[in-house]
Amino acid sequence: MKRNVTIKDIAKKLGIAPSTVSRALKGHPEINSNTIKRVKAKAKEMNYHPNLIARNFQRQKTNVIGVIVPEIRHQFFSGAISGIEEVAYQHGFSILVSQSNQNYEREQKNIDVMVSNQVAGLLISISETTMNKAPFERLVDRNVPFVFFDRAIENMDVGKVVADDFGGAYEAVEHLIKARYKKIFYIGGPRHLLITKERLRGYNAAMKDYNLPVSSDWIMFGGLDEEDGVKWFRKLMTRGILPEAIFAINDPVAIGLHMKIKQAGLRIPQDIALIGFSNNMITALVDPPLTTIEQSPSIIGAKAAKMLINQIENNQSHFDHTEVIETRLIIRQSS
Amino acid sequence: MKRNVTIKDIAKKLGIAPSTVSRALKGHPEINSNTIKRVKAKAKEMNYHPNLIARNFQRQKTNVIGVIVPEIRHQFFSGAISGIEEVAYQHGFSILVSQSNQNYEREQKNIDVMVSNQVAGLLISISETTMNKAPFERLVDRNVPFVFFDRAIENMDVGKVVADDFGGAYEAVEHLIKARYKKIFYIGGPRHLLITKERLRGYNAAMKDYNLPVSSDWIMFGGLDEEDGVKWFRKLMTRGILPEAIFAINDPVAIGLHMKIKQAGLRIPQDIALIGFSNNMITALVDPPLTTIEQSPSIIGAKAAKMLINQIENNQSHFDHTEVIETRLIIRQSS
DNA sequence: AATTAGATTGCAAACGTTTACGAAACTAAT
DNA sequence: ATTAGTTTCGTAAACGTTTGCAATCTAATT
Repeated sequence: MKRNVTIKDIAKKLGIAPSTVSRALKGHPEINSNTIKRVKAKAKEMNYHPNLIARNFQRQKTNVIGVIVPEIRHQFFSGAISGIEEVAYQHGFSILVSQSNQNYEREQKNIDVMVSNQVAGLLISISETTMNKAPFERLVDRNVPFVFFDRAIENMDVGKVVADDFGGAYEAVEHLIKARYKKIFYIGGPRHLLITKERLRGYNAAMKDYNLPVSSDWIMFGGLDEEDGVKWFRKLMTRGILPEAIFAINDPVAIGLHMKIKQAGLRIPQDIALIGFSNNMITALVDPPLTTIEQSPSIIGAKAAKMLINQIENNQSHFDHTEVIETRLIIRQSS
Repeated sequence: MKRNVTIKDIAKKLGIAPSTVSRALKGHPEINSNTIKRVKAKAKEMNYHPNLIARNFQRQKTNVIGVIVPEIRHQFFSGAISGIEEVAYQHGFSILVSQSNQNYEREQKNIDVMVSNQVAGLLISISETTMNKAPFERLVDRNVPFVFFDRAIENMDVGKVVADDFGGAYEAVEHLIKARYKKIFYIGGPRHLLITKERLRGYNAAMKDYNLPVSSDWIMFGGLDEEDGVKWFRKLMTRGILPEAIFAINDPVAIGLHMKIKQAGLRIPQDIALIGFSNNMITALVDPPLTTIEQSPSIIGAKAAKMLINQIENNQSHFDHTEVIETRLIIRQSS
């Protein structure tokens, strides 16, 4: 097994000390410019590559940022990861990526592995099932910088980058109201999720501002996937209370509803109007195209990465700052 | 700045040697089971976390796999990354992800950073602009295990996991032929890309096997994006030679064509039939839905990860083996 | 009581790099 | 020719962990 060439090897060949080589390689000012040249030439000749893990070990710090998401393949997250990678690259960081598959234990284990790997910081989007604040407080104690993006633990005074769920929801519902819908339902996600609560808050605020009554029957909580939309429509049908319009927690749920509504022979938006959340690609392509709310994943990712890198570079392991990324209502034919 | 607790700290507190602590922590058989208990208890009490970078440094090896893709956000690659992460996780590896944005220099720089980070191996899907074999041969020289997935350098005897481009293309064209189309065009990607060539080979083979003539006018090379499909249709119109059917290099190109064909007032599949490649989600949703070829991204990723891990664990830095993942023709209304 | 085998633990070096400190070599001024 | 100052380089320790080998201890055998 060939050994990699090290700084010592170069030093030996040149008859100088390893420390000189080390300094020369990074153009240290108090090394003779001639030796610098010789060293660099020799390094190239010998095909030297620095052993970053040795360097990081001695610095006790890496140039790696850990990224924790529920599921890599989901459009929002892959977009966010892309934005993160872009910013990280520009600042000389690499990214370590893992997915929790919405499993709390796995999420925590992944975080642990990353911290043990001495990542410079973490970007975390928590899983659906994560409610426990304690492990994140432990991260704060251990001085591991991190910022939440998209999905955050509530009531923690740390960095966060989130979409403007409240504003987006408000705008969507307002749009429905102005289109003369009155009986507007809110189909939310899991009760404890911040996005569920925030979007509900937006819904309620809009309804209230326009003096529209809201029945508690109109508000429901469930899952985040297409099948959940399907289930909800079935339940609505058996319950026999049909809305004039539905504001759904996200696009998959809206798409599930969309399919079922059409299958039931109802027209969108004449019988039931529909709005989703996220501007997944699919929403532009269904018939009729779905009105939805754009929240740019790569921008959220990029901003979160910037915030984290800022913390890292200023040695502030944490500071309480929430950045809210504006959403944009995209009006299509479903409303 | 709080220092992390180390093995030495535990040793000191317990009045034993660091080496004993190290061994105890991993349940070494020749350590008294009683000391093991004491050590483990103390470690938990002191909130000890192993410093993986120190361990990896001393082993001169990490449990990290580097993943290089052209663009993270593209559905195929995010799916592949997800499959990779899954397998990696099961084998105790983490993944370092970077994107080249189809830029050769950036790709190479990323590879370099990862190698310097002493990754255990690399999973590489090369960028569109990568044609140079040399840097990969250098990786072989340096004993860095890697396997290509999806997009590989040609004529290199290393591990590869690719979709069955030939078979998929053959099946697609055969399907068109059986549906009585004769004047079938092939709209390819960049000329040098392996997928372009392989799919063309499938096209030619099918045409030949069914004794259909092929004009060189019917075969064209270009880009991989939607806009390229758009451009091609314009060119076809100005050239005035219209196909009965088109087999496009991938879904985006097919979708571009799809849009333009409809805008031109032509009917799909009556006037022009159309087949794409990849089974992007969008293909199921356009009207009419697009016939396409499924190549499961997560399976390709997972297989590539398994192959790489196998190489890593057997200390075979390279072996020449190509795994071809079967494709599946998904027949929809566009053909 | 002396020897030995086996079980358990400690010593010390090593992995490649960085860096504080000091030594040497050179320059220029006296 | 001496000194002071400057430039350039070398020495050695450190980062946290693992591991080959030596050392100690226990208990069993002679």
